[in-house]
Amino acid sequence: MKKSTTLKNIANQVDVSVSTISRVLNGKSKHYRISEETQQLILNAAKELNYSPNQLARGLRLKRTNTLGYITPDISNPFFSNIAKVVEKYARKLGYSIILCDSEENTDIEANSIQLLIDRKIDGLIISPVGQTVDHLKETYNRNIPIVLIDRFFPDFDLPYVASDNYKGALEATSYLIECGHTRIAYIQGLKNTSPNNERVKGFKDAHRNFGIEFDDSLIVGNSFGEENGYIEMKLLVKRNNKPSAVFAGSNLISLGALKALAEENLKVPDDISMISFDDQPYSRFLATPMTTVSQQGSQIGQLATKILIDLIETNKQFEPKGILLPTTLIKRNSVRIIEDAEITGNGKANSILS
Amino acid sequence: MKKSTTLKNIANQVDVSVSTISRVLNGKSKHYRISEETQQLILNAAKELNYSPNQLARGLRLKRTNTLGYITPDISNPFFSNIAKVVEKYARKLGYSIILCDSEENTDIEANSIQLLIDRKIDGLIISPVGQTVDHLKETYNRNIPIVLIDRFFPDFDLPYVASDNYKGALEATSYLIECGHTRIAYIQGLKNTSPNNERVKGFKDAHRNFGIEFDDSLIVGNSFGEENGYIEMKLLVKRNNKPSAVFAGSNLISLGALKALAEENLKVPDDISMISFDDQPYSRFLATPMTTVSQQGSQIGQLATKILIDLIETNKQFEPKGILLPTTLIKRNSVRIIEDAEITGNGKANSILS
DNA sequence: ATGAAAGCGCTAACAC
DNA sequence: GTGTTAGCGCTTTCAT
Repeated sequence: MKKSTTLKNIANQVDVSVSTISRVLNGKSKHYRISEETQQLILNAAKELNYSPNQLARGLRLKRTNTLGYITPDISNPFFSNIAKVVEKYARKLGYSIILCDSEENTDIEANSIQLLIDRKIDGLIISPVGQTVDHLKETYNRNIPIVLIDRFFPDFDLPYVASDNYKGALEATSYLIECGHTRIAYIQGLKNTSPNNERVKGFKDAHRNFGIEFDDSLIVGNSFGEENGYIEMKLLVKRNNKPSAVFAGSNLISLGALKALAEENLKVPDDISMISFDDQPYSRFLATPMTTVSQQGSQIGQLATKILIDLIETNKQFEPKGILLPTTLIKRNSVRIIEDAEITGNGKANSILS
Repeated sequence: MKKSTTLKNIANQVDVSVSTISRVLNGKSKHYRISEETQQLILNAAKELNYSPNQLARGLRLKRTNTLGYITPDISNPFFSNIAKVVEKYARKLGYSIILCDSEENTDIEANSIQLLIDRKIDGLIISPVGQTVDHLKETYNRNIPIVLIDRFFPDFDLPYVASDNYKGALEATSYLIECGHTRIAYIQGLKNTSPNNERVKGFKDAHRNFGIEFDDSLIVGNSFGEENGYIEMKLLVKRNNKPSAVFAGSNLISLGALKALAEENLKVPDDISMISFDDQPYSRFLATPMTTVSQQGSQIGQLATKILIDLIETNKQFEPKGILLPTTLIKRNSVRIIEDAEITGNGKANSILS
């Protein structure tokens, strides 16, 4: 078994001290006016011995690891795995590695992960928090570890975040549904008391209000961004007496579950029921009924967050408390039935595109 | 800013040496017969000061970091993000963290990532290698860092791996196509010279051979597991003079790209062309034409690989060279047209299920 | 039953 | 221009 080369090994070969070697290898040759000759000797020996520094020792000494934590509630959700991809890529380009933690939408796991990352001395944290409580996040804050939130944030705790403008997204989508003549619309929500969910519910309600449509609180159902939730709630919705004519699914996974329920009940979109879903996915346009969706800019969100975090780290500011909201896009396809006698008011102010 | 508590801090508060504290906190109290009293003192102080060990220092000393590397060619591909999820989860349960690296199907990035992970002193590596060359993987091997391959392996270099039985999967799927009366079948392959691709192409060819069907080498096209490849190749395929009646897509992303091409050309599945795809996805059954797919056991692959790796680490074996092949399942849906005058021979030996 | 000291591999302050 | 030394926070051998 080959052991790693250390500075000491090089020092033995070339006859200089480890400090000089460290200096040369860290590009400080001119600053210390190290002779061309020793420089070459050292560089050659390092290459020959295939030296590369032990990052544990370096981190311990420097208090800097070039490592970021990324905590996500569900890495298998394409919305988050897309973000993970750009976070990793962008971080890598700037010299950082990523420790990945999946919180499974569980605050306890999330809190443990944060502690674990602190113990591993990450330089910064990117997190899509479960989002229902914030206390455990303050631990990084207390320790001066910069943090940037993705997707979910806390209105009453000032941490930098990058997210979609979920309020507008939901407002626009719901308005579109209403313009198409729907007045009895259900919303299958994600995890309650998280910012995206709160914002979306708010947009959903405000759209009704704008159009002067009363709505039934019992039509806001569910409590998870997962597929199961979509399945269960759709099952229940279609069995109601006064069933909705349209359903707004709060995430891509929810709509998948909802589709499964509809298949079982032999109900067709949009003839039997209209649908619209948050999160556009590559497959959305190829579904049996191409799905009208609210598209989020996942890649931009991830890249921006990473950029902000690394800036924070490298400028030694803990943070500039600011939130960034990226616009969503309503992509109209065929999953919403236009109810004939609807008065299309054109009040939806939708920046929609077709695809 | 709150600084982390160290053993020294505790030592100052309780009046004992750091060694004793380390012993107590590592559960070695009985072995060193440390008095109940000091034990309690130490435990209380540790809790009070909210101590948790610096893993950099610990790792440096112990030569053990409880950290695994996971290198994947594309974390945004649901096949891999599903694997990442179970790898992370299972590793976490056993006390390990994951450093995530995305190689972007690029051997140079992969090689850099491996070096980076070695420098970070990972205890073991799980990797879905790009797979075309193996040399840079030997570096972990040389350093006695256990490694387990996922999805792709090297027939001529003995590293443990967990993968699907891609040969049988492709054989079964192609046989099914042939049984349905197709004789002119294209295969849009993934990255050439990778084990899954080699195996699938072999299965594809052998199916033809088994049925005594000659086939046209020019019908094996493409060279990437990505969406773009599926798009481009399908575009070209349908414009050929003697175009295939069925297309076998080598991955979920390839089939998505192929679907895009067909949409542009206004061609319908299966009326104009039949399709079958590797990788079942939750949306596969909800597509305009529910897609017949070869389903892989992603979660099992990930969990098995993680278990094997951690066993290797904890038993100090470098590895037991063995490969595990998990069966695939052909899920028949509606994307394959049954050509009327086909003689269904039933020779496919398919363990297929319906969904 | 506990402490002192060495050392993991690195960098930087302080020599000269 | 380069070496010596200290120290990051931890575990462990060797003392007592």
